[in-house]
Amino acid sequence: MQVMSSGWIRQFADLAALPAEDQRLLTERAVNISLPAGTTVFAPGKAADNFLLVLDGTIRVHQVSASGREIVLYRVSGGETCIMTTACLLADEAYAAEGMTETSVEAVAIPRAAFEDAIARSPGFRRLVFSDYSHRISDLMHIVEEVAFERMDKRLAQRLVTLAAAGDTVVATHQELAAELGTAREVVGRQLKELERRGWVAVSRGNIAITDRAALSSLAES
Amino acid sequence: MQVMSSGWIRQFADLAALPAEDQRLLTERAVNISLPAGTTVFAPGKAADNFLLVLDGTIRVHQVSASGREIVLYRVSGGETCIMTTACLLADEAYAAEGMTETSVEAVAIPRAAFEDAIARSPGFRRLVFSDYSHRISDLMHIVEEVAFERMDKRLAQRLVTLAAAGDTVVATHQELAAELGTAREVVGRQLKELERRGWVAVSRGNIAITDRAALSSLAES
DNA sequence: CCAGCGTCTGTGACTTAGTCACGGTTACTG
DNA sequence: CAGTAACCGTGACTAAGTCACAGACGCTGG
Repeated sequence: MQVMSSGWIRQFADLAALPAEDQRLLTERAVNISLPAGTTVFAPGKAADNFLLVLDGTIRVHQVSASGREIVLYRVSGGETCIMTTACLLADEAYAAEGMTETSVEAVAIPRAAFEDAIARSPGFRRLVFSDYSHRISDLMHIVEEVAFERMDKRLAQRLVTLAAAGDTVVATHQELAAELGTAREVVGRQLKELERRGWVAVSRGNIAITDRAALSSLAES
Repeated sequence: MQVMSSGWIRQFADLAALPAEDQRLLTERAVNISLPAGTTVFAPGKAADNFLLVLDGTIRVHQVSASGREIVLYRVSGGETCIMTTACLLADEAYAAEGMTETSVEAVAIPRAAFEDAIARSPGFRRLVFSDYSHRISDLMHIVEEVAFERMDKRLAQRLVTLAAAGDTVVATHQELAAELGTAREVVGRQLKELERRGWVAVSRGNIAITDRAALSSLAES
């Protein structure tokens, strides 16, 4: 876990534009971290003491209800900061959400003191942190809107379309899709059956193949 | 609308503790604002260009769906900052939420430039802004959790208990309560009828009287 | 006083979503 | 290749949201 101060900072447009000395401020005290997939990055009750910048891979942030249901709030991917840890650092607030690596993750950890220095000194760094905050708030408001007002079939279609960004199949169990949307497995199963009946997807174990992306998309945007 | 630099800063513990010159930084360029009840403070598409500190009164931040349903996200009250405007300033992001004064509101507006100076110079000011951000994120996550996972009767009981913080009656129409919770008027009506049947509330036009606060609270915390 | 009007509330029938308790199927592993 | 754990399907039920009404209440102008 050696610091490779030269490379990572380039992934952050705001940071790469900083004066060299501000960059040093960060890189000198940063530590590279590698996490395997499935690692819990933070969880209710665990206070963080490092600021995290994700270089590669994604962290899924989700909430778990008392009854065991789950809902994904957002994902942190390459080039983004993890506001949950930020918030812990800045406001000493503990959150009810849980963060887990979805893939293996390369990240940079910046200790609290260095983080506060950087915030104080570097306008570019502040911009980075604030804009991530704002982006997450925007994400959360979007989720509230969806959960409160949108129909399940539409929401499922949305997720299928975005999760199949690359090819045209989504590798996920019904349970996992239910956790994305904050609903129950049976509901996802029934919705998928209906989508299949219409010929828009083909469902097999752990796998949904999109067979009519246009139709799905139009449902997603209705 | 004259600046009364001496008074308002005391309402913010973090700011009152600042060095005098940092305080001056803010007070010199701040402008006092009075808004009557029912004023739209921000709305989708309107970019703010002032940082807002609420001195007195409350601003209700809510979302409106395409079908006209509403849900209250949080309230900004005396001593708090309005992160929606903050976010607009810091990240140039436009939000889908709407802010409206619920009572008449006294606030302080700080122009963008002064705001950025204060962020750069004053650790206490940064703490104020960040902790408000974190608090809102916490609020939003709480709402996601409630909307996604909690039962309507429990959520209604919660709202009634908190809205009747002062006395033991809530002055609100069914429609207004529905907007609090992001549901439909009829649903609120039926839930209230059930609560009334159990003898926990007494419903009259535009008014709900709590007759068994203990029972309501225990439902709210179930 | 009361007619008229706008707001607020109640209701029944229906659709959609979530819950519960199963049982069946599939893939992997010892 | 039997056993097992994960995955999926199903029916019956409850909870919530939608729709189209119909009353009821409270206020204002004549």
